[in-house]
Amino acid sequence: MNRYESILKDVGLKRTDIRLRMLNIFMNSEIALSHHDVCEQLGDGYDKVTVYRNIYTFVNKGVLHETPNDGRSAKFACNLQDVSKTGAHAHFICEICGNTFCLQFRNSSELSLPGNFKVNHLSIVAQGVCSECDKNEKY
Amino acid sequence: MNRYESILKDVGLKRTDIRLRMLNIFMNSEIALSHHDVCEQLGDGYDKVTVYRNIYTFVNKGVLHETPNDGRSAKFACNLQDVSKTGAHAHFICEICGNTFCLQFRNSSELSLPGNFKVNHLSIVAQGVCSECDKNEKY
DNA sequence: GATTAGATGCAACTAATTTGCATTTAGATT
DNA sequence: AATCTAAATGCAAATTAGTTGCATCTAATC
Ligand SMILES: [Mn+2]
Ligand SMILES: [Mn+2]
Ligand SMILES: [Zn+2]
Ligand SMILES: [Zn+2]
Repeated sequence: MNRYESILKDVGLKRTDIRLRMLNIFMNSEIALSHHDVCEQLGDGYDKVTVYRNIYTFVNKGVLHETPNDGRSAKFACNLQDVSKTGAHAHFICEICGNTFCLQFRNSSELSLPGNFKVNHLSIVAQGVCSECDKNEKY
Repeated sequence: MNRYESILKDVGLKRTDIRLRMLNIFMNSEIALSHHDVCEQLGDGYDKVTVYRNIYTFVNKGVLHETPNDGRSAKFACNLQDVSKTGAHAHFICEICGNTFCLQFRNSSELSLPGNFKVNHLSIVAQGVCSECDKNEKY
């Protein structure tokens, strides 16, 4: 039983080809992926509705999380070992390529907000230029 | 010349009925509004495409800003006097009603991130329960 | 009042996501 | 190993969000 098979077993989901492939895609991506991105990487022969359903199944099971996003479509990324499981990590969105990165940076959850807001979860989103885009920028 | 008329004049946009109404709607809303929300408040007789175009016109002119959002559609809110103009303010998203609130809370822009990220802009998004939803919660 | 850049309205389009339902299959049970 | 069934998949169709093109209209300037 490989890494992906045991994730599926752990969260109580059936072992299917598309799920193994989706896990492989997400676990090897440095950036958060949209539904469209995943379909592209899967190639032909997989149903887009099944991909949607599995993304949300994974989110519900705590395998993936939805990231803050630029643009119009939702993006998702793996929940990594320690940091992401809690959800309490920062994100970086590149203003040039639009890629979203999960950062190994814990949000300090101490923040007193004005008003009667009960804060459960704090997220920090940084925007700027990723290293790849910084390299390619023209002067 | 009223408040809304002078905003339009200031940013160099023509005074039209739908724009005045849109400004009125945004300026009197405590929460960020989606295109759909705005259309609903406008009622019949206004074209949805014109609403889209005016939202983005206002964003470009610095009258509105797009907020981080839950869910699938973009949300927008007024740029308030001091704080929001810089963009450097925090947001609160209610996990129950889904409403997004702009907070009068400046983000500290001091944050050193791991990796080679050039940070231009930092945003803090808090999630939790808004006061309205807190009131109505069943125990 | 005439001019015109900018604004609006309508129709048609694309993209993103959801729903319903019939069929298939993984994994448990016998 | 054959049987069973809840869960998963695939296809089609619907819905929702946002965009584009173009003809018409009008606010602001002269
Ligand atoms: Mn993340
Ligand atoms: Mn805001
Ligand atoms: Zn980039
Ligand atoms: Zn709420």
